[in-house]
Amino acid sequence: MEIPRAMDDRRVRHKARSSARPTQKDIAAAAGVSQATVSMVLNKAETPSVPDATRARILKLAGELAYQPNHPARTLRNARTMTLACVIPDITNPFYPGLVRGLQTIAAPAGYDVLIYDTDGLVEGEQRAINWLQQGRADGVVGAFFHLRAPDLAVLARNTIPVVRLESQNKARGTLPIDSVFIDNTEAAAAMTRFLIGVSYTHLDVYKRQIPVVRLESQNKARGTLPIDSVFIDNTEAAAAMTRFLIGRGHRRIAMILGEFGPGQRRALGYETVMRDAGLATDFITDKTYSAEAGARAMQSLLAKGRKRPTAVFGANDMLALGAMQAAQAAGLTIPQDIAVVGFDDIPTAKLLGLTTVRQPEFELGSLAARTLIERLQPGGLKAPGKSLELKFEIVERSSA
Amino acid sequence: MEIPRAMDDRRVRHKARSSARPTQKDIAAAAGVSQATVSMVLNKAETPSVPDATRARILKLAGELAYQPNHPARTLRNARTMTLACVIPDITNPFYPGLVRGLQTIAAPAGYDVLIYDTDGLVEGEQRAINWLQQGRADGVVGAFFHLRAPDLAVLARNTIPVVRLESQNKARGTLPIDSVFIDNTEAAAAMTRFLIGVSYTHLDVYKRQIPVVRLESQNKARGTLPIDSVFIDNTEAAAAMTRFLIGRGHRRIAMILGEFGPGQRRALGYETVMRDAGLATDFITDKTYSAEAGARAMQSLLAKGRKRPTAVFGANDMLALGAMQAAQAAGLTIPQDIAVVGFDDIPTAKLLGLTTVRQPEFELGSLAARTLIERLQPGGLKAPGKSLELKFEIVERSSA
DNA sequence: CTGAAAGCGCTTACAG
DNA sequence: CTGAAAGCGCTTACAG
Repeated sequence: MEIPRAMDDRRVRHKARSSARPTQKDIAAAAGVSQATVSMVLNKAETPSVPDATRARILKLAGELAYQPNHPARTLRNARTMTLACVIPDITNPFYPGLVRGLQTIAAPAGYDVLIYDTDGLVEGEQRAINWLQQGRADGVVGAFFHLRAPDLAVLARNTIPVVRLESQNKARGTLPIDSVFIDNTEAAAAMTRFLIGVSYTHLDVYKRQIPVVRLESQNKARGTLPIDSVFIDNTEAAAAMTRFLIGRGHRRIAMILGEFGPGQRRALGYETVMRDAGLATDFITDKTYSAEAGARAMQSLLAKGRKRPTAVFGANDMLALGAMQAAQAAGLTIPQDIAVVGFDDIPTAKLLGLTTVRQPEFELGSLAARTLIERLQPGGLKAPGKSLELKFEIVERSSA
Repeated sequence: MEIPRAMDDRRVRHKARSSARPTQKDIAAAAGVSQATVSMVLNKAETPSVPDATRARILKLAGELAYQPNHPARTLRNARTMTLACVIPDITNPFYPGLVRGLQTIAAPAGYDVLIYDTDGLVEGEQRAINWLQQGRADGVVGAFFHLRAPDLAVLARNTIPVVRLESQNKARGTLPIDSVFIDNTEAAAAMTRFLIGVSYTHLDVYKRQIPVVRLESQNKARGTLPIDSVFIDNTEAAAAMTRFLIGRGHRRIAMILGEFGPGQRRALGYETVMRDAGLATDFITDKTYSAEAGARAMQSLLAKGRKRPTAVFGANDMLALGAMQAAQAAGLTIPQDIAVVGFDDIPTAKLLGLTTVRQPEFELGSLAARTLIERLQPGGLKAPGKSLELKFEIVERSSA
C-alpha cells in the first residue's frame, strides 16, 4: 500500500495528534511568515506584495493541512454571518418546504446558510425568533409573520438586518386595518420598541388586547423609511377569483374555513367582497390552526347543518381543504357531486387528490425573497426603500369542484 | 400620550441615533464599571463580588438599552455555535419536514438553532455540507448521507463535531459491504482524509469507482473510537416484513422501485431475501431519484410488460409509490384490484391516499437524534463510544394493497 | 513593497 | 473581595 505524501509530513501528523483544526497561525508558523500574510494570500486572488515563492508555499501548506477558515471568527470580524433566517409557522405544512427550497437555491451559491425557525403561527414564537435574530445570528430574514407588524420588525431593520415579508400585503390595500400600520418617526419607534422589549413584554400584552401599540407612534401615516420588502401574491384578489369561480359553477351556499390569524384574513376579505356583491350570505368557520384536523372539524360542523349545509367549501389553505374533503368522504359524501371543496396554495398533495385550488408559486416566492435579501445585503443595498414584489397566482381547476 | 421612561433617557436616544446594537462596553461606560463586570453580572445568577447597587444599575441599563449578547462573539469565545446542522437530501420530500420538526422541538429549548442543508442525494452536495461544517458553522450534525461513509465523516468527529447518522445501519449487519466500514487507526485515517480533501477530491473518485477508500485503513475491523451515533429503524427487516405481507396476500410477481443510492439499498436487501426464500423472482427498477416522477416512470415501464406485469409494486419510499399509483390510475387501472402498490415512510399524504406502507416515526427519529447530539455536546459527552439507536417500524395497512 | 498591530464582542483566568 | 488583561481567529488599516 502506497503511503500518501502527507502521511510522511511531520506537520500533518502533528496536527492529527492535536485534533484541533489548523489556523492561519499554524500555517504562518510553518511557512515562516506572519499570520496576516497568510490571510492575504488565502483571501486575495493576487498579492503583489508577497513573493511568488512565499505565496506558493502558503497555498501548499494550506492544502496539506486542509485549512478551513474559522467561520465564527470571520463572522465577528466582518460583522456578517453569511446566514439567512427563514421564519415560518411550520415546516410540516407542505407549502413551506418548496419555499425553503427556493430560498436555499439562491442562498447556497451566494455562500449563505439557511436557518429555519418555526413559530407555529404564535405571537410568542415570532417574538422569540426576532429576539434570537437580534443577537446577530443571521444577516437577513425571510418571514411569514401572522402577528408581528412593521414596528416590531423595525427593531431588526434598524439594526441593519433586512427583512423580507411573505404575504404581508394586498395589491389594493386600505380595507384591512393591518395595512395602515406604517410608522413615521422611525428613530422614535425604534427606541420605543427596544425599550418595550428590553424592559418587559408589555407591547405583546397590549397587542393581545388588540390595541395596536404602533398607534402611539404612527400619527403621521406617511410610509417610513424602513427597508422592509414584501414578496406576495394578491391574496384577496385570488380568493375573490376563486369565489367567483364557485359562483360561476352555480354555487350559492359557500362556506369558508380559515385560521384565526395569518393569510386567511386577507383571503376571507376577497371571499366576503365577492359574496356580498353577489348578494350571498357569508359563512365563516374559524379555527386556531390551518391543519387538516381543523378542516375536518369544520366540515363536520358544516355537515351538521343538514339540508342547509353549503354546496361548496373554500379552505383558506390546502391543508384545511384536504381535511374537509376527507371528513366529507368519511361521512359518505361524494366530491364534487354532493359537496365541492376548493383550497389555496396548491401543495403537492392537492394535485394527487384532484383538489381545485389557487396556485401560489412557492419556489419563486422563496427564491425571489432570497434574491431581494441578498441584494439588500450588498454594499449600499440597505438604503433602498422597501419594495413590494407581487407574483401571479393561478386558479388550478381539478376534480374537486 | 404618556412618554415612556426610556424615551427621556439620553443614553437610549443616543443609542437609537447610532443605530448600532449596544454592547457590554456601552453598558459598562454608562454604569461606570468595567466591561468584564458587566459580563459577570449579565451571565451569573449571583455575583458576590459585585455590590448589589452596582448589579442593579447594570441590569437596569441592560434592560433600557435592550442589550442582547452578540452571538458571533460568544461563539468565537466559547467555541460553541449553539447551532445544529441537519443534512438531508431534500426538504421537499415530505418525510423530512417531520424529522426536522422533531429536531427543532428538542434543539430550540436547549438554545440551539437548526441549519438545513439539502444535498439532493448527491455526493457533491454531501461533501459541500461537510466542508461548510468544517468551518465551524455548527456544533453537531444530524445527517442522512447516501454516499459518505464513516471515514468521510471522521473529519468532523475528529474536530469534535459529533455526527448522528440517520438510516445508517441494519440491525443484523454484515450482508452489505457498507456495514463493514469501520476504521481502526483513527489518527491515521483522519490525517489521510484531511489530506485527500485538502489536496484534491481523489477519494471521491475512488469511491465512484466503487473502491471503498476506507479499506486502506481498515485492516483491523475493530470498531473505532469515533463518536458517530446512528438513529434508525431496521430498514431491511421492515422491507422484508412488507414483502412477506404482500406474499401473504397472494402476490407472486412483486416488483420493487428504488433510487440508485440511499436507503433503497437496504430495503432492497430485505425484499430480495424474502423473495428468494419464497422461491420468487426479484424485479428491480432503479431510478436516479426517489421522486413521484421516477415512480410514475417505473410504473409505466412495468405496465409495458403487458400480461407479465407484476401484481404488486413496492416503492422504496412513499414518493415512488405515490407516483406509481398515479401512473397506474392514469393507465386506467384500479388499485388494489388491478395492481397493488405499497410504499415506505408513511408520509402524511399516504394516509390521505390510502397507501399501505411502512411507518417510520420521523418525528421521534429527529428528536432522538437531537437528544443524542446534545448529550454528546455536554462536557465529557464526546468521549462515549458511538451508539446505535433503533426505533420500531410498523406496517400500516390501508386500501392500496 | 513588506510585516506587525489593532480590534470585532465576548468570557474567564489571574493579579492586586 | 475587586478590576483589568489575555485571547478566541480573523481582516484591514497603517507604520516602516
